[in-house]
Amino acid sequence: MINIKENEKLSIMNHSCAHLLAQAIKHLYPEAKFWVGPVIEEGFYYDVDLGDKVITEEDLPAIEKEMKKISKDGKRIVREEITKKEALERFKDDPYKIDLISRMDEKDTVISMYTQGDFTDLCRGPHVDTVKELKHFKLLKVSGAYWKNDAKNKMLQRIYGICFDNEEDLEKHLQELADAKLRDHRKLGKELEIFMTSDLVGKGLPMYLPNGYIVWQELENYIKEKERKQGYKHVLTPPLGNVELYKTSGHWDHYKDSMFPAMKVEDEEFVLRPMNCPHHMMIYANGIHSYRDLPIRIGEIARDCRFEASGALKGIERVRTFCQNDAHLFVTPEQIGDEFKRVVDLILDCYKDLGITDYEFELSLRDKEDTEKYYPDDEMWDKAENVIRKVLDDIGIPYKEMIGEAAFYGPKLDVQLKPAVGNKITVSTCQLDFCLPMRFDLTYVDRDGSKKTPVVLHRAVFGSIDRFIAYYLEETKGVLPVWLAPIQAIIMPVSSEHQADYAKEVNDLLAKEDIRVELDARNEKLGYRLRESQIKKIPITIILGDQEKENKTISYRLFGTKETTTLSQEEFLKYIKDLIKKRTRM
RNA sequence: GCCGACUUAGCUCAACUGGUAGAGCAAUGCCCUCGUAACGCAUAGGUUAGUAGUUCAAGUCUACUAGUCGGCACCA
Repeated sequence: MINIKENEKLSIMNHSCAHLLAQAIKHLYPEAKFWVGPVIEEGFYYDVDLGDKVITEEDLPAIEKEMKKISKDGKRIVREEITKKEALERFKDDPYKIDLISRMDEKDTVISMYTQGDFTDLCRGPHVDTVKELKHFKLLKVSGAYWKNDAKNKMLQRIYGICFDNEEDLEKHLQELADAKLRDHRKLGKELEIFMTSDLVGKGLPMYLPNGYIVWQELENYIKEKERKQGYKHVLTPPLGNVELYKTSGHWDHYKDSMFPAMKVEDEEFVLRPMNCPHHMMIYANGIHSYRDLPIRIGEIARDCRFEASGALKGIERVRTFCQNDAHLFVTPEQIGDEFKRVVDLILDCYKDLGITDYEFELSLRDKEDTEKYYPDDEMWDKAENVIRKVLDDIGIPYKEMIGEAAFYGPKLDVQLKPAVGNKITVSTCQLDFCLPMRFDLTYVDRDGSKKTPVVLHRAVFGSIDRFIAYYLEETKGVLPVWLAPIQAIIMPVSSEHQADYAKEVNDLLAKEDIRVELDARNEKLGYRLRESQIKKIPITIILGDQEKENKTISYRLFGTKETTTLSQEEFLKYIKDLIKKRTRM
């Protein structure tokens, strides 16, 4: 999907279109006051204050119509430069513009304004020459947005739109938006019976149906095997813990508002655990460790509960209970670089297995100004941030540095996966932590017999299994590779009377090999049953008629194709096992 | 949590400005025994998310509650 921000021409055009939108709003709602109207990856928006007047999606066509009208008039867009003092005078009745102007640096003696017909807006520019150039646009949605992105401020109304330089590109983009809806994991999850929710159970608490749990178990088995091969040991710990545990770890101070309220039982207070680090710290603390034992790698598919804001919940991507593919790696300071690299290697190895090719790395750093959020130890932070930088540079993968995105205890590397259509999802992560081991007094005995504090790496390849399933459903449009498919193959005798016995024979053959196979010998036309197998996105459909019965062969077609291939039973078994083993994407 | 919209049968959706819920698919039964995306016929299925209210009359109007969706804020 196009990124408007990265295209200079479209970026200017969209920015001008935001002004056009503001002008149209001013015509239709003269009392409107304007905040800012920037370009974003998906087009542009403008934040407006309309007092008590509420704009809904139904009002958008009328605004668009007014925009078209202004565009037809074809006024030039004229730049004007004035001093800060003049600007303050000129916009004195507009509190929002005054706010913007007064925050501008005194050294910026020149402030620019753009005027098109009866509308003037404060703006750095640049813009297109005339509003006539703005023809191929669409207003997409409205929503509330806090003034200055701060939830403590009042809410303005935000109107989103997008603009192209020709009608075909606009149509194409709108089609892509429609396609994105079709591959939404919430829609696919319902259609393919992956998961459900129930109002009575509670929102954000998904329940995996038999199909979904098959996907879940396959992913769990897969990642645990990968981890075992990298020397991880898996543990099982309780999904709740004493409040004191989180006070010790420091999580309580930072996140108590998003923990499910503590419950008091026999003088002890418990919370449902929002993360597994403290439990794993205690597992490390269970014994004495020598420098020879490190790295120690403790992994768990661990259930966590977080009291996410209701508005943040989304399918199985953002929920109130989920299972992290979590692990904590305890290393000596010298081992940090190597171990960090092994984690990145594991992540990339898994992506290769799963055919994931579109992703970007983000290095999340602390904001040095924010002394409240981050653990106060500049030396530690610098050291940690540099270690990660070095690993990334050594591996040679490009990454973006994100200031102020680190966890309170340390910097982290996040991997953003980009589905072919739709929003980016953060899945894999690797975080460096010098802080928790100290808070829990964790030690190892070094070569010289002295006690040292280990460093911890927190990491997750799938993030949460839940979120990964959401991502992979969208990525594959619900056509899961054979190894993950709830039903791997479906068998259809052409006639339920004539080949039922042979269909049963093939069914038993595959079932004996632990292939998830189903027999559809219903009294329906082949076309009817075939249509159903396509709707269910079953990767392999086996069709058995008199010819196959006669020759003891298997004819199959793959999802989305029309060709039929005929193999002997042995050949077919080898073929399907190979697909499963290689995790081939359909 | 905030702003806004939405919620009708298992699913997808209808029902003009208020007049007492309807279709396709799925399900069930019969028929058909069929070679690559829907054979035909019949049956059953709904206190229109919930609660209160306005009205002679509420799916439709109002209020509240719950959930969903689009954003904002949040995301260890």
